[in-house]
Amino acid sequence: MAINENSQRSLKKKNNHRAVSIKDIAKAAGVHHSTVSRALRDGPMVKDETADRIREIAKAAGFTISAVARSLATQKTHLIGVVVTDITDPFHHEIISGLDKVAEEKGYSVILADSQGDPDRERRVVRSFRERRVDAIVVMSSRVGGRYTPELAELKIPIVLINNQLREGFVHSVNINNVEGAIAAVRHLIALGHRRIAYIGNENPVYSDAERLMGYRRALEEANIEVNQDFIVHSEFGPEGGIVAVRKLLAMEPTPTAVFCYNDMLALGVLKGAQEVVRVPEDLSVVGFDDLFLARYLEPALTTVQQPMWEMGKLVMELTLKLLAGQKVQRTMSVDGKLIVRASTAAPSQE
Amino acid sequence: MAINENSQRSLKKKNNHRAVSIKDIAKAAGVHHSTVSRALRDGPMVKDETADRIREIAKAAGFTISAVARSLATQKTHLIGVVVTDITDPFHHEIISGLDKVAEEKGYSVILADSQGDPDRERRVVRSFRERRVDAIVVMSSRVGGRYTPELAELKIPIVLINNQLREGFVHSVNINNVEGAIAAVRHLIALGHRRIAYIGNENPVYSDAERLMGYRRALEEANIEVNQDFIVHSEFGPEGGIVAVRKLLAMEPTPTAVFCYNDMLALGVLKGAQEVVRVPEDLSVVGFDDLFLARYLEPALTTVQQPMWEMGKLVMELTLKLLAGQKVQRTMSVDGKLIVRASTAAPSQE
DNA sequence: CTGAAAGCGCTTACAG
DNA sequence: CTGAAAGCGCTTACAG
Repeated sequence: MAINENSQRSLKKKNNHRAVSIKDIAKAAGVHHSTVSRALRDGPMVKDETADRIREIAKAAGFTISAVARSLATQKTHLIGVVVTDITDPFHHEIISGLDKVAEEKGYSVILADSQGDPDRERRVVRSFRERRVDAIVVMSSRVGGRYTPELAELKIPIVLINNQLREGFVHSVNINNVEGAIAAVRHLIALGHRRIAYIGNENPVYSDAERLMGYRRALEEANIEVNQDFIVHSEFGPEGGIVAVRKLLAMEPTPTAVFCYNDMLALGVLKGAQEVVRVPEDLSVVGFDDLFLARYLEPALTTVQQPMWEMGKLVMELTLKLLAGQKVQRTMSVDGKLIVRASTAAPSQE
Repeated sequence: MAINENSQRSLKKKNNHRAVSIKDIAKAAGVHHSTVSRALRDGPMVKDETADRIREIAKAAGFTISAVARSLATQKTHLIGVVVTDITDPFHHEIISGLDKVAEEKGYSVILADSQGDPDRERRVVRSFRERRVDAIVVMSSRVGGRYTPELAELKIPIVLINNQLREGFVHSVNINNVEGAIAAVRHLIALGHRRIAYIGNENPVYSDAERLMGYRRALEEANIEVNQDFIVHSEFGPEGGIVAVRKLLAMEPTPTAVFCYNDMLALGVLKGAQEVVRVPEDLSVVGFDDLFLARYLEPALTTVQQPMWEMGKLVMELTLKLLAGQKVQRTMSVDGKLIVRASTAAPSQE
């Protein structure tokens, strides 16, 4: 006790702006600062007694070790850079949540940057991540082109992509199984009795769109339904695009009786646009992709292909940390979606 | 040219894991590393010629300055820690987007942590921010109690809160004007002819709920409508809570003809739950708060009080950077919401 | 088990 | 305009 109090007293406050350092603690404890360093990371052999004393003093002084100094010394920051094209897209949130949870548990922090789909900003983000010496980078974006590949390639730190169309050899990636998901969705519609089924895609040239479209085609083909090119429309990303697209489809003759959408955001607009003129699902069945949290609350509740987003986020971070630990992991993992049938799909009404 | 090539050549690669440093560049350029440091930050007087040469060499060598070393030397990290209670709550996204945009423009990075509403995790997050020596912390959460106030208080770095109920003296905050927003919402219902108006609140004991409830009361009082305590229900946060609450209300006798919800997430459930038994807005008008992006796409589109979230995010970051620049700013700022009338509200039907 | 030294990669007075 | 030195706050062989 007496010792402790003395120690605290001798810990004279430095000029405002200097946080208390390991050396201050060392002085107070009457040991070398390297000993303090050891004691604080419990690990390396330090006599229990000294270690305890040091820890007490440190605690009393409100000492928090400097991660920046440690990073400089160890050449590791325990920082994971995460690039998102648009943090406003609900698709990303659960993934980030999953990522962040695992990171936090393992003592890593996530540094987030929203590129807003702007290639210049993306460049700056990657540059900033480099300067900050992040240990690894996760890229989450279905929209971005391969444009900044070169910057990423130079980095020689682990890069992990989620549902990305960058599929070069140098990166690791986790992807949803788009083809199978789309097949499940369209088979469901066919099983309900639909023959005139449309696809509303993402006009951005992304693999995920091509793959979901491919699944759509396969499902139709296996049911011997001819693919009608007019029923394949691509529109601007987001709900507004869905509204525009469904209006176009409903103006056709004959009209489709069902539509499979690239994702839920599009389906959100489709539902809205369709219900201005017809009933869903009586006149038009609608299927989405993703299963955003809101899907179940829509009117009617949306049938969709669920992506296990939270799990994907966890998976990606686990994979990233394994890479950091030098473990070998497979370059590409794919996870399966799951069709969730709700109220937005039904048998076509007899005409 | 020749010089340049020679320089590059003399830049011998070090052992894999060491990035090229300012000293490597200095050696290649035949100058002291302090000169390189100056040249790279253009500012401090260096002969243009030398500066250019240094920059060329640095570029050719793929040099990126180490923010961690710089941080250690300058005692600034240009890192802003952002704590969110639940990154999955759509309310936060646009705010983060606004925050991030401003931060990025000013050379700051955002380090994000999701506390999941778990006080322990929140503690760890704050501790981690401390260790990383973030320059400032932004706390975004309407749910968290004052529990970690002490940790934050010790930090002696700027703390800025958004819509938070922590309203101690030591922090700065930006808040939506809850009372006025709620008054606008309820006045709108009254103007439509409603007299039996219910309030569905957030069961978590937060200021924002108390304030919106107060606005609700005031609006009723100014119209000489007696407040019916049965019409004030508090439920679990989120859409499910809204479903439960509206069922309860619709089982009353007489039933309310309109309901003002604490926020859009609750309203989302209310819309869903209500439409299982009555028509909206014919039998029940519904008003939300926030104007999440999805509000306009609901069926019927949701009347709600819009919070300028993106602007609030920007505002908060601007305020934070001002604090960092040592400028004086007011402790508290409040921004006004704006009633957006859509299809979920109408005059009560004659009974 | 502990100390002393060197090093991580920058910045910044201080001289010249 | 440039160099040399000291310092930021840690870690980690190397001795003892």
